[in-house]
Amino acid sequence: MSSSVERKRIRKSPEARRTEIVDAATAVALTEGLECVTLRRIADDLTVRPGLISHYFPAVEDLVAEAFGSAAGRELDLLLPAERPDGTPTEHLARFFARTSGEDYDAISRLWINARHLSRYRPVLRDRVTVQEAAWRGRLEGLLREGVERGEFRTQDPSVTTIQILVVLDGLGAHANTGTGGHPAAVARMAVTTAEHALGLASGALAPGGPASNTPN
Amino acid sequence: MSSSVERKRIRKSPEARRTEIVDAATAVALTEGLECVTLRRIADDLTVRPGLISHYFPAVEDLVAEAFGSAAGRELDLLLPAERPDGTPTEHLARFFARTSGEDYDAISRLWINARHLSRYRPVLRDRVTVQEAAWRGRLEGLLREGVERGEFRTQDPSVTTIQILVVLDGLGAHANTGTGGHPAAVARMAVTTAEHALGLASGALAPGGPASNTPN
DNA sequence: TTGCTTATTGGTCGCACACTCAATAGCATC
DNA sequence: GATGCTATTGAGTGTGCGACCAATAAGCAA
Repeated sequence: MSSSVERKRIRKSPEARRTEIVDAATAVALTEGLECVTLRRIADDLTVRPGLISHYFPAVEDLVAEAFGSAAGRELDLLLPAERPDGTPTEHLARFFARTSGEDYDAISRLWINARHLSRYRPVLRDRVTVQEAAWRGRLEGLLREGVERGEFRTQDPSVTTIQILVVLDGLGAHANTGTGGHPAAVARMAVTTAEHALGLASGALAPGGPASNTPN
Repeated sequence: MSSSVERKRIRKSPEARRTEIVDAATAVALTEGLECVTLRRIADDLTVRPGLISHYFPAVEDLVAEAFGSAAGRELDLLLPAERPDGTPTEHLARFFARTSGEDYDAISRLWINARHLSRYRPVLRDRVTVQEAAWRGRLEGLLREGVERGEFRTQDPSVTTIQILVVLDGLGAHANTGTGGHPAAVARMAVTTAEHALGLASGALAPGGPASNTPN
């Protein structure tokens, strides 16, 4: 029973090791926050020496940015898949709101707050945040435009409507770290209400249960 | 010309020194962020030894929370004075939006993002944030209720409307650290629009220039 | 003027961080 | 099985942080 203080080295291909590092960093970023993405923390997670992390990311800031980009990008793919083989724009948008209203989404809200704040001090991260904001905006705007084309949505300016929806979502997410309980229903449904109103939809058209559960106000 | 490495001690009353420290911390929090409120930083600003700050705030976290509370409280007094000797609720609300839309307000948006994020790790700060959120909500709700009483505003639930307005404001402020340029007008005016809609006011009633500058959409 | 209270100092400790670099040892290739 | 490339280690540097505490002196009161 050699109490292994000395571990056998495991030598991996740069690509494999790199993605391994980024994945670990992404997990830490999501669960504990971007400031916990440190050389030692990630190295410990991978049972590896800190120097190795430095080898792949000479500046930690780059790894932090990568972790954020990875997490945000992955979530966006869940929320609004690039390919939408089945389902109408209305259905996709309803699913989008269902997910952004779920409790699991709190972790993502926290991540965005985290990233937006840290952007103040870390230029590389700031750039990544800007990129992701554009990606989220673009993906949602694409969905809205398709809905307009198909005659499901009605809005003068899809790009403005997109931002309006995202602003409300950001506002609702702002309290992810401090919010004691939930908001009143009328507040929790703000994003959906805003979208329905801006897209000329009937009240309840984007609600979780579908148009059936039309609870006015 | 004694290059004073050794400074003469200046002994102040605990109250005076304490407020001096809090004021310095508040200034740092507003300009550089809450994580820059450190023993050494504040001590340097006051040309005093770090130990002295520790003497008044044995745990730095308390000073950080105090700095946030001080900054947020002061801003709230500017936005929505507790005493409103003159002016109608409509006028006060219009002024509120004028200020929250101004560029100076970016520093406050940054502070809120900062505090909400840091709340994740610092319980004392989290409590302070909760207190301030309640204060802001309370003050705005008071104004809305008065407007309703006077027949200027019309809303079923002033407390819900209050939160809705604040959510939009938070959403707009979320990008204070990353926002490249300004939003399109329809987005920038979202808070005002939301309020006008929720309070049964004519479009433009709360706009910066007053009801005259009624620019539809 | 003397004495006393206590605000203030100076120094120190331990910790966590990013970053650097020569030495080491997997492992693919021959 | 030997060889060479390079992924990985180990050890160390310097910085900034919060916290702690005995010694000092400012300024008030007697």
